[in-house]
Amino acid sequence: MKTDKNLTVHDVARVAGVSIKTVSRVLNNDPTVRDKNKEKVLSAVAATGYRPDLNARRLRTKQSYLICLLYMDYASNSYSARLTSGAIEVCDEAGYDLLVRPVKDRTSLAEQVKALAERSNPDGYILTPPLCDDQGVLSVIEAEQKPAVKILPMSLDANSCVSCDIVAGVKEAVSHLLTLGHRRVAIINFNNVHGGLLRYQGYEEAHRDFDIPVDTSLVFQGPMSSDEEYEKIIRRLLSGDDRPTAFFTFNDYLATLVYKVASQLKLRIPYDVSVIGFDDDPSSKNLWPPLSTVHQPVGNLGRAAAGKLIQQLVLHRPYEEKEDLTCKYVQRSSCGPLL
Amino acid sequence: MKTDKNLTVHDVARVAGVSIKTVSRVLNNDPTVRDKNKEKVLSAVAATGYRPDLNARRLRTKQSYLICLLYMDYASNSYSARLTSGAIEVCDEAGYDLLVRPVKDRTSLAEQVKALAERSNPDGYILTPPLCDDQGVLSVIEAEQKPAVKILPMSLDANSCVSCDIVAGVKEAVSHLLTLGHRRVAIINFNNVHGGLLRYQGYEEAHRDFDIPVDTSLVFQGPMSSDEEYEKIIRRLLSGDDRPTAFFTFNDYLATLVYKVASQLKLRIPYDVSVIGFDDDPSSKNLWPPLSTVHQPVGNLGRAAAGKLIQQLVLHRPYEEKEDLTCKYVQRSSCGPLL
DNA sequence: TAAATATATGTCATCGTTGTCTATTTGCGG
DNA sequence: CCGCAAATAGACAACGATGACATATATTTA
Repeated sequence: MKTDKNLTVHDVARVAGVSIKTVSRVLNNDPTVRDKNKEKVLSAVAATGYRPDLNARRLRTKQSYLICLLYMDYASNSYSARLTSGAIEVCDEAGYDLLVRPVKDRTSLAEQVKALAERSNPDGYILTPPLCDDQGVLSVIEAEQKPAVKILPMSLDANSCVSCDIVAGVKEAVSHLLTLGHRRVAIINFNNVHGGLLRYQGYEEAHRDFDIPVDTSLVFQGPMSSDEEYEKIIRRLLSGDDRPTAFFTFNDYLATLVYKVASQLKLRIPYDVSVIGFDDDPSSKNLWPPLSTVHQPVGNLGRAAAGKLIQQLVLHRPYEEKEDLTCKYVQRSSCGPLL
Repeated sequence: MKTDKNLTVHDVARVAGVSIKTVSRVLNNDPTVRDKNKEKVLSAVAATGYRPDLNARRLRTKQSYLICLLYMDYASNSYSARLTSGAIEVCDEAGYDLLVRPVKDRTSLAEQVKALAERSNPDGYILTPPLCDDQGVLSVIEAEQKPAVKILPMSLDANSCVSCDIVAGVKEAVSHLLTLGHRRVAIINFNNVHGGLLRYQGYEEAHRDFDIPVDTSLVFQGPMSSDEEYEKIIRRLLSGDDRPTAFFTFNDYLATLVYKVASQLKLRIPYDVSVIGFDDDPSSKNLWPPLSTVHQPVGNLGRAAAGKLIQQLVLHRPYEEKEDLTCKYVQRSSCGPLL
């Protein structure tokens, strides 16, 4: 096999004894090519080591075959890595490349996206919270007339967003706490993303099922600006007379802060205080005690978002959402019965 | 500003009253354009809202303006996220897009890279351990005649690799343990990546400085296949008669396993056993006690690698490695004096 | 068997940019 | 004010693929 450079359809056509258009057809799976010619072309391709030039194809077809995944660069957990990994799988199969864009600076968001669009011109976008709710970003993408799929946006829209059953997962988790006898369950939440609203809803529904009123003094809807601020709140809660006996947190990361504060206060988990996180970050099972949490199918969210986007880009491509998007409570050892 | 579609150099040339080639020259910073014309072109560009077509440019110039970052998809820590984030910054400035490729399956590596090359045709590659030492991957990239920059490969080569001062960082950390009086310091390591060799070297040098012989029964060079296996080893060490009084681990993730096993055995950190990790993963400061660790400048490694690669791609672009690539010991609360 | 249709293949132009090469303008000394 | 090199601008082709449309071949129909 000679891996020469700059082979074109013309070379392949010559070797195969057909026209360039037939070569093109074979390469694009056009069904109107006779088997005999198809084989001739394929073996010519194999013999020459020809590879179509993606950029020529891009120029002609007006597609970049690029999908942009936009997320806030928190870098503190594996969320983005898991999302990316799922999305790439699907993009790959469909012949798309995934361009990941961590954005750091929340102030110049629209400009950043605009610059990206000008240079890389992605065919579509996957937006994660909280970027999926940023009006500036959305208008830039709209101006580009490119499709976008949002992950858990504030206003759900079946066509252009992907969601998972957070309410059910949280309800299951909090119900477990209530079943264990807990009556003072604190929730440390974000309320500026849809996921936070849904977590609160699950929390509330569990309480309703058990006929337990929600004590608003145990509800923190954040977001706070820093870890320290969260720690302060958790410490205040755990130091009070009537302290909560259990915590549910927006994510596993915040749960580790509960671990930390509890340790500082010499409160033992789960004997003195129970904790449930959210996400099922891979590191959570290595905490001691291993953290009970709600598994969020992050990889599947990425897959589903990419699938939905590609469905819009490649019109004839039917997309059935086959990913499991349920959130399942994962019981480990961080919650115990109320003593 | 009318953001019409499909504007070309011809449109801009017409508006500016110059030839298309002059427009092209202005857009490519060709110095041979008179200021008067340059301004005419620039204002025509602004007036029309013209944006050059990247794919046409790619076709003509034979560059993809794509850099591929290849890494193993462990998804268990923030390493890849931090690396990506650093590399993207540099790529961005230089007008390159970064294509991230988590690879899952170690068996078909070469094929995966080959498929990637065929489709996306990146102009260059950034390789992380252990992929930077995979002969299959390397030969595919070599066959493509594309430059690659390796991060901490087994065989260092100043031209095509980026490294950080792991030995110094580890030495500093282990020396701290020895200063505290520890004489039985276990090391839980990987020996199939260069970073592991360097960690061991730092560990050994620290011992040598203190005139303490290395006890090989405390040295584990892995890699093991699973968390469970690591736990077993740590448990065996900590359960023995003459147990180590301190641990240094390959990364923070493994340090959490020491935390876990220690807790299970009712050993208190740092009173009964001291622990130092490596990486300074953002979550490590939230462990209890906060983990002492060696800060690895992962973002800077990404930046440096991207910088070095782009230097090779854009020949006239000088590159001075300005990133701080030192590994610094970060003392928190997971190690104390030998009691 | 010829005509009509369906199928398969080919020709050529085109996507929007930049490279090559040629034509023009400019600046400057005489 | 001219001539000549240097600087600047332009005309045109080319990158390598696919789209539109024309044509050739196979298949069905009368």
